Amino acid sequence: MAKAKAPEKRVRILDAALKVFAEQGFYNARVADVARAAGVADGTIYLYFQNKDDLLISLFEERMEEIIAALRADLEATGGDALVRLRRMIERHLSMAVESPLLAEFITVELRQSAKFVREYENPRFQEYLTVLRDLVEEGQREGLIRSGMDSRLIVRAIFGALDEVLLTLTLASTTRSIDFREVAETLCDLFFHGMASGPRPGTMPRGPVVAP
Amino acid sequence: MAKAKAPEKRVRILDAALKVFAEQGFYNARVADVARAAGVADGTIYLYFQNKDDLLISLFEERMEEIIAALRADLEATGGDALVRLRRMIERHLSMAVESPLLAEFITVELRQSAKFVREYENPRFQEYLTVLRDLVEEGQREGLIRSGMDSRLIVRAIFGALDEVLLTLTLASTTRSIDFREVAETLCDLFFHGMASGPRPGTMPRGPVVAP
DNA sequence: CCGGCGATAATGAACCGCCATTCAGTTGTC
DNA sequence: GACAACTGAATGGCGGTTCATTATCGCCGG
Repeated sequence: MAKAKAPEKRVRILDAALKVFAEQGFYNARVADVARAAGVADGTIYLYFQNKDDLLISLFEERMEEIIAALRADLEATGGDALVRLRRMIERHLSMAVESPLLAEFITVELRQSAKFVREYENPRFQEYLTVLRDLVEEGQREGLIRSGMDSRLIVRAIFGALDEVLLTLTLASTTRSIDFREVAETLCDLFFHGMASGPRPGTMPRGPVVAP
Repeated sequence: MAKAKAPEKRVRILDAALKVFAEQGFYNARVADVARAAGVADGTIYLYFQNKDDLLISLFEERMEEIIAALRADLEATGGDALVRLRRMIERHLSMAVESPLLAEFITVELRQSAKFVREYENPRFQEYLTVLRDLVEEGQREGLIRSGMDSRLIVRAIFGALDEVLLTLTLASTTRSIDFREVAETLCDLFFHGMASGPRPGTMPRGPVVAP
């Protein structure tokens, strides 16, 4: 329980943790490494966080909160129909590779581990991120822009997975060459919206024998 | 380098490692846990593997080799055009959630970590898996079934990411309810091939000012 | 203003449990 | 009896965490 009023050091520690965890991975990183990077004594970290796990989770929570808040505000400001905002969201996601590579690396690499092994931690922020995406898809379905037959939760997982993997690739590659995430976003939108098949979609009419509504 | 001629125990150890790593994660698993699960003394593991990392990598390599070999054989036997075989590959990938949940969990969760932090390990098997996918996509492009404008490497990453994420979801969920991966595969194929947008694709004709051929 | 006092924040050396790895000894085999 | 396979208790060191000590700060009486 970090009830202290001093905010300064807490922030330094979180920033340092992001850097260290992104570079070395959570399990390979020593608490002492984070302390050194933050310019703080080892023990100080335990004034603000219960233990190493708590540091990881706090970092996750806070960064995700920021990301989600900024995303929501941006989508609000963007306006337009669901597809326009979906495209915007995709661009934002991929832009992390350029805007904040450390954060991108941290999230793409540590997300699964933490979700799975720091049990008793439901990872509500990640769920929330998915929900933003899902709301967009379902809004698109209501507006008739997106086919209604497709399970929105599945679609959302697929889109997120694709984005996450591509972001990881971009991040790892960006140390080498500079990349144009906008072009990448463009291609992915094209894929998600219209598919990769040549020619028109066969049988656009409602599927035959589904269970009667 | 495990030069021993006894195969029996090596296999038992690898099976045990898969189980333990899948359940606890590599970093949380103790070598002693693997030994116990294999019905073997701690030290025996070091007769077959250099160290814990080597055990992880060997497990990865061998399982991926099996997966890829089986996949290649299946695709060969399946025949049909690129899209048919691509669909087949997608089904196979997702079927892991049901056929071998431990393997699915191990791969979806440990892949990124190992790829990134067991450096000096290029992860050639993973690359190979992606290559199978890529060959299918490019064949489809050559046959005119898949739009040629799209960067095959990007498409492949996106598809793999989507599959991986969905497989993870299925795997975690399958402990709770039984799932129908075929239906899921169907939806994903539909998404990849035709997109989620309602109505026809705008401007199906070749893009305007490309560089003259 | 000063200086001293309690409280709070910060330090970092030492502690201690954990676990990967080893190796002297045991078992089994031909 | 020699050789190889195997064992599992012992080891070593690594690193998360603690806590006695020190520094810093806010405050107030003189």
